[in-house]
Amino acid sequence: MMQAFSYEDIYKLARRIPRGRVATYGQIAALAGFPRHARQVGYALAALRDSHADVPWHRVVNAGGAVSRRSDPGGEDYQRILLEGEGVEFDNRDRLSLRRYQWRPDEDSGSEL
DNA sequence: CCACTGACGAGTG
DNA sequence: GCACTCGCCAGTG
Repeated sequence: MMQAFSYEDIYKLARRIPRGRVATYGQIAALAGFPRHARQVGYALAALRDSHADVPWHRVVNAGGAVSRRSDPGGEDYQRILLEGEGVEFDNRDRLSLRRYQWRPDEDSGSEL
C-alpha cells in the first residue's frame, strides 16, 4: 500500500542523479510516487544534515532550471559552483538548460545525447 | 503534543 | 512573461 514518503526516500532518489545532470523537485517527487509534492521534496532537501553528506542535493533545481532561494546566504552560489564543476553551464539569466542536463531515469544504464 | 518551519509547481488572467 | 492562488507534508523544539 501507499504510505507517506520519508525524507529518506527523497535522498535515495537524489543519490541516483548522475554527475553532470540535474533533476527537478517535481521530478523527484514523481519518481517517489507522489506527483505534485514537489514542495515536500524541497523541504526534505532543506532538512539535509551531515548524516546525508553523500546526497548530491546540488543536482536538484526547480522546474525553471534555476537554483532555488534558500535560507542559507550564499548557498545558491555554492550550488551553482558545484554544478559548474560538473560541467553544467548557466546562461546570462542564471538558468541551465533542462533540455540538455535533465536526468532521465531510463537513461541510467544507457548513453545520452 | 502543538506550533512553527521550510530548496516547489502548475494553472489562470 | 509576471502576479497571484491553491495544493502539499515531515522534522524539530
